[in-house]
Amino acid sequence: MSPRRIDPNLTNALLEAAARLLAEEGAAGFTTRRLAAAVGTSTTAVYTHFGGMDNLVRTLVHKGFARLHQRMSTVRATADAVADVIALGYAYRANSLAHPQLYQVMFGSTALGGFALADGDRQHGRYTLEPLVDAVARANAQGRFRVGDPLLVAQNMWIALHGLVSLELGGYLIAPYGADICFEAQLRSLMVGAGDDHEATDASLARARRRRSPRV
Amino acid sequence: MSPRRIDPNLTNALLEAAARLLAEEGAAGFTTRRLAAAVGTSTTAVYTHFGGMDNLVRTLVHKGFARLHQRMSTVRATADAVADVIALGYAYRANSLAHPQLYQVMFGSTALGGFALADGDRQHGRYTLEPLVDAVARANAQGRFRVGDPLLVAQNMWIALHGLVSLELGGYLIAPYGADICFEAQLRSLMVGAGDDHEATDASLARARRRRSPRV
DNA sequence: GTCGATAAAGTAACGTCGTTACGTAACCGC
DNA sequence: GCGGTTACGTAACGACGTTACTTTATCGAC
Repeated sequence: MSPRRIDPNLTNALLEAAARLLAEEGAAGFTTRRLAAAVGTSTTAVYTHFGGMDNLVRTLVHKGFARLHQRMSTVRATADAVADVIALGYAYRANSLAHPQLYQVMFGSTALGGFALADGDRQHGRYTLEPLVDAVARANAQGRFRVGDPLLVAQNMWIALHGLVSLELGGYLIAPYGADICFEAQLRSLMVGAGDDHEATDASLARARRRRSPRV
Repeated sequence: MSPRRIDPNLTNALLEAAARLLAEEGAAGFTTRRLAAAVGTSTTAVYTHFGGMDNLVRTLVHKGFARLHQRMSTVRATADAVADVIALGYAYRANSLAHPQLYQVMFGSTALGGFALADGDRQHGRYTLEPLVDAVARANAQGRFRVGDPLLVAQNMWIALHGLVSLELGGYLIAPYGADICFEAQLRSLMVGAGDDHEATDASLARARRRRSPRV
């Protein structure tokens, strides 16, 4: 009376193939059959390992949030908290552009294989804000920002960043004001809107730009 | 040698049923077969009238942009250009919330029946900005804003608004800082970020709120 | 008013999709 | 090694978008 066990290698292979399939083929080519063919198994494996295509996608989304959180956490706190906020903005956009298809699934933009975000999934987006909330609070303490609740301000910055990335991925931001220009202008507006003055913002922006990780 | 002509009534019936189907059932229930059943015809009618499901959706998207443009154009220019900008923000959000499913299709969030936005479709989003660009330019002339190019600033406001509406429709903005609170806070930040001072922004915000159309 | 050409609209099929009942065979505890 | 449990493969089902093929409605020429 001892059952056969699930093969963890197959679970990982499915996840990796799914991530690759989504990144390379997009949501259109993301089908159960193609996924099974890619790992050399049958479509039923998706059900024994994940209980359905939507749960597999849910796992991908959770991993995406974890990676975003990790990427944001690599931004170290410095003496210039506004530069930290800007650096977090750079990190957010860089991570999104590195995984555009997954980003659109994570934020409800793209429906993927009947996958619909549950309330619990959306909450994963919230702890990602922690580093940003912290940086905003420090900028407040340093007298650069003049805001009430750092959480509210951080959330609004996130909203604006998401708007930019979302429209950039959708191809809506074109010449003469492409995504790069809009992004820089938006960062400036966000800092000034939070209470910083123009000169200090420009200095912090230059400082944050120097910190940017060289790889895109 | 005289052919049979297309029935315009059927074309309109398809469009209206498609809009209703999308609004009521969402993208999941939006299928060729259900659409045909709703208007009491067969699925081939979609092909003779539109050449495919994607072109029908494209027509819906174009109508959505036209309606958004019209809605934005109803915001009249007043002596308080900042209040006009805020009123345009209200109008944008109100229109989006009135047609949430269509909004997500218009801005590339939701893939609908194999429909993919073409470059030309995305350009429809640009002339929608015209009233906003005008209001920003007037706020600049009134000394309320201190911005370079009104188009760039208007575009950034649009980006932030889209981020808010997008996350609101996705259900990401919840207590304690729900969509309403974030929206107000974001409007303030945008005005201040564009050069206005806090007191003047609050006055314009109150003025714009009074102008809001009573219906949601 | 009748007829014929032309195309709109209906029928039915094809291939693909997600999902699932069923059969098989691999695994672990004894 | 044996037996029970279950992962996995096979094959099917219903629904999807799309399309050859058929039918039928329509309008101009006479």
